[in-house]
Amino acid sequence: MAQNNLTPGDFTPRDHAFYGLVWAGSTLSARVDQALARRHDLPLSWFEVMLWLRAQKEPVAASELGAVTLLSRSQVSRVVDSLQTRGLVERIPSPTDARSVRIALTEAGHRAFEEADATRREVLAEVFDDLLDDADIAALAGIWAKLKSRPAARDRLKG
Amino acid sequence: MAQNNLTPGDFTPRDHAFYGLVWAGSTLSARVDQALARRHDLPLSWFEVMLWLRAQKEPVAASELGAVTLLSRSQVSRVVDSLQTRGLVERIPSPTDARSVRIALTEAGHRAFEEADATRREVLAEVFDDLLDDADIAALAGIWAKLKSRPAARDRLKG
DNA sequence: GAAGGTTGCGTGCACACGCACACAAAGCTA
DNA sequence: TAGCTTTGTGTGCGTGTGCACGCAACCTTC
Repeated sequence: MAQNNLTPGDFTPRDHAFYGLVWAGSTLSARVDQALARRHDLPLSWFEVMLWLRAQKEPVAASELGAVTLLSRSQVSRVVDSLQTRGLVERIPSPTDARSVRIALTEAGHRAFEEADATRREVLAEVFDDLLDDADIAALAGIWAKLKSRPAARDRLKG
Repeated sequence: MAQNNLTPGDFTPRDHAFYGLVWAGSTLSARVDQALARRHDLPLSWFEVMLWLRAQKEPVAASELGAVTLLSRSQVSRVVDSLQTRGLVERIPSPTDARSVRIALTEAGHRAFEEADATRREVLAEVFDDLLDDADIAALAGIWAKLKSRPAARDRLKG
């Protein structure tokens, strides 16, 4: 088994920030994903789509989901397929653009999301409680706001 | 195109911290991965293995790479295959345990890593410069250290 | 209205990943 | 030694993802 130190010794503070961000994000999402899959048979990618749909009063265009989530456009298309098969979302043709498809949660989708979201909060509590204080959480929120504001950090290739 | 606000309105600070970590980690790794792939034809997973190998003076057991990186054991096996095919690493049988395989960078591997690492630092500079200050970076390093310290946050399923 | 370019959505293909399993070698017990 | 368990490593298989492409609808210009 390895040494205690998880990082090479010649890391700069910026290197630590980068690797810590990637490592923490990956580990957290893996934990939530596994809990959602085990308890609700619901991948995190599905959950993320439902999260955005829930926050919107109006049906959301598929292109908007691709722009606003971590998912690529093709992945949005497939995730919506799966959610629709389970009756959790519905596709609504746009009244003004015959190409555009708007997506909305069904009643069953709202219920499934609430159950899954409780699991997500539970997992987060396990990891965060007694570990990160309010100052840490505030710092993370501030850093995220800064990164979001820079287009170079937001643009990703979508397919 | 979406609204300015990238998050639902009913997010708690903890939700922001979680989503920000996942989002920032995913976006950062995607940017670095794309730059490495485009300029050096080197996936980020390969780079991560080389990063750990470079920091060690002695050859590293494959199991240690699986424990210390974000990669699963099976993925380590395959990545080492690929790196070996390109002559960037070599497998060295352990003198004390005939099951164990120790892995080390070749001379070409050291050179390839240095070139790729320059690209990584360059991408990081694009994203971080004039955006995150020293306090932010220090905060991230501290938060990462806390998360690492908790086994529940570290354990991942490996295959 | 016709032609050319753009946008929105979906899909075939290749690839990477995790899981379960197989196998060999080591350790442990009698 | 024999037999069982544990550990280190590698691989077949199924699944999910991104990329490149296709198609249809929209928009602009003439």
